[in-house]
Amino acid sequence: MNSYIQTHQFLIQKNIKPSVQRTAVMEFLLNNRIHATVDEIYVALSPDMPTLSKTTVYNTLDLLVKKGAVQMLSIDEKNARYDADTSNHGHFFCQSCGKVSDIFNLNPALFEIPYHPNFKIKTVEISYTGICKECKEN
Amino acid sequence: MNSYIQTHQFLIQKNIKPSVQRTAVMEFLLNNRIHATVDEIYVALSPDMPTLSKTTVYNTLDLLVKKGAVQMLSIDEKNARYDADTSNHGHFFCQSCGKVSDIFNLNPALFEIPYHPNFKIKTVEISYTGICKECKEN
DNA sequence: CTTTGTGCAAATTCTTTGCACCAAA
DNA sequence: TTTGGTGCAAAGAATTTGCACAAAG
Repeated sequence: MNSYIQTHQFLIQKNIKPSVQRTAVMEFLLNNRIHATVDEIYVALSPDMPTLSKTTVYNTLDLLVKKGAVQMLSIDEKNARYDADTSNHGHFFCQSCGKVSDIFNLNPALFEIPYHPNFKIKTVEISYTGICKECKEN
Repeated sequence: MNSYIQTHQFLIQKNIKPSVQRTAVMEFLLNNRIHATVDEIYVALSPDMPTLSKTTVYNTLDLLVKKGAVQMLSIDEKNARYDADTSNHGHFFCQSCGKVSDIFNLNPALFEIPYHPNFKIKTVEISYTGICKECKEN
């Protein structure tokens, strides 16, 4: 588990001015690897930060993405999702329940950035969709 | 270029009842490999089909995806995009201009469906983001 | 002071839903 | 005549914007 003070340090390393709100959002993402949506983050933090606004969550996440502290996933067309794990791994989206899961141990070659004369490629996203075990069984 | 009648045949092969609207949407996607959004399709077809509604475009695209005639891309968080090319290729999203481009000739291994005990994986999407040549130069 | 961050409310955009009408089998 | 398809208007949900106030340097 990452503490508030550890997260604070982490933001400074990433060149992000650590406000209370920013630290709380980042800490939540570090400690909850659930590919949270904006709303999930807002709902989770609200009880302890009653004045927190969703606008600030949006602003903060935009900043964290721009600074490379978190990764935005577009796998779920309905909501943007955010992942504090920026290492090479893929994601699975269950079409039935909508849950997003990590897929680790994929061939590292999948994450190599291909050369293309017309594009300066910065990020790679590997997304799988289908049905998860729980949904299959029901 | 695919004609109306060719597209009509194509839908029948795919087990889709070909209405005028469905054929028009499919024909547009076959002939315009621009990863069109719902709105782009609607705006393009409206002049020739004044009574066409966006609801029908949505319904049709859902059906085409379900029948495997087109692929939905989630690379662009803002809008769903649709691609009539269902062969193995990746996509590039320019963060600056928002255009989506094809990336062909990728290693076929990228599109192999990995085995995972908890997931019945059906589709793979390989997405790259960055800046395109045009945007870089400006 | 001056700049930057936060938060409320309103606006915008994309997508879905309910329902009536139309068309095809 | 029954089923499925279409289209309008309204509703819903996610995100963005404008602006005033607060906080930090």
